[in-house]
Amino acid sequence: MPELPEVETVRAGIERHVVGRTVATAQVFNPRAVRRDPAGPEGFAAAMTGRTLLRAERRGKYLWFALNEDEALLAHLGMSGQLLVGDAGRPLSPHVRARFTFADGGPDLRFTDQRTFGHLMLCSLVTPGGTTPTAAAAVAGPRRLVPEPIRHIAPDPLEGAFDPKGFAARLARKKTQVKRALLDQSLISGIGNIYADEALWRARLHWARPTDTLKKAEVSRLLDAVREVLTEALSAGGTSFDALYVNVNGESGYFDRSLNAYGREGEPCPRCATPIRRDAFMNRSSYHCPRCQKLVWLASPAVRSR
DNA sequence: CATCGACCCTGCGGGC
DNA sequence: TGCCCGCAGGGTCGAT
Repeated sequence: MPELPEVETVRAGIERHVVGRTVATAQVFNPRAVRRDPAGPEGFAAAMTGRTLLRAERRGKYLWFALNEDEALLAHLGMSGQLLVGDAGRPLSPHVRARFTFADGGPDLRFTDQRTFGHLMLCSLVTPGGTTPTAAAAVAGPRRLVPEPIRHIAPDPLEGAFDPKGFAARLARKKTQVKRALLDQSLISGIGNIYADEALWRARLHWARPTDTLKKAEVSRLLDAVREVLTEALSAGGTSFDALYVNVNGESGYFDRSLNAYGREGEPCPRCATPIRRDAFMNRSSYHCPRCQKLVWLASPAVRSR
């Protein structure tokens, strides 16, 4: 299930194998793959023909390839999407939703997606909106352009534009549980169910902890944990549970061997040996250690007086 | 405006 | 054996 580390692995693969090449033909085999593109399958294919992919960029779980100064090919892998580069003559597997061949006659690029939650679209590049520029962002220099459909997606914790103080301030104003907040891509992007559980385990926080009760030290512990989990997964090549996720060349990741909580119901917590517990959460699962990640906190005077 | 649940989709595996 | 159902899950949209 591609989260930030997996998507970054794909981005790096595209940068290496596809950037600088010019599209000779574009084919769409399943219209759902371009459902968010107003031009439709035929319009999308026609508009992609002759385009050169200039850069491979990423924010959170989104990828995009600049085509010029104000247009890009945007990609989201959803749950099962893959971007595969390989010999143009190899047979089409059943889940190939779109395919690009290149003018140099070299390897082609295929978007495969069993569960069809992913999509591709051609869109414009705009200055990111939604948030007031902070002093920290101003120091970071001119803001880079982002695809218009993902203006609302927050910077991810591994990019320079991410503002930890702003994140903490917004978190404190929310009336929700900390895991919901971690999965809110307009607050912080790139985190999915797996790395949310892993980061919470590392920070020793319960998934249901109300965000407005988190102390400053807990928020910074959580952010440190998020960065560590994502960085370690990235260096391992991303997580993979089955053949659904493979990198740009079809190579599986292997970080699942180092997961501490996710998917380990009943197994001993690596810290204290208490069996990991699975809770139902948002029509899915949440895994935590009932001993290391207790749902208790000391109320601040302000909270107590309410 | 903020929050939350339904829904989209397919394949797999458990239970009967 | 075969069917049904639950589960996996990111993002969008509509309801509250």
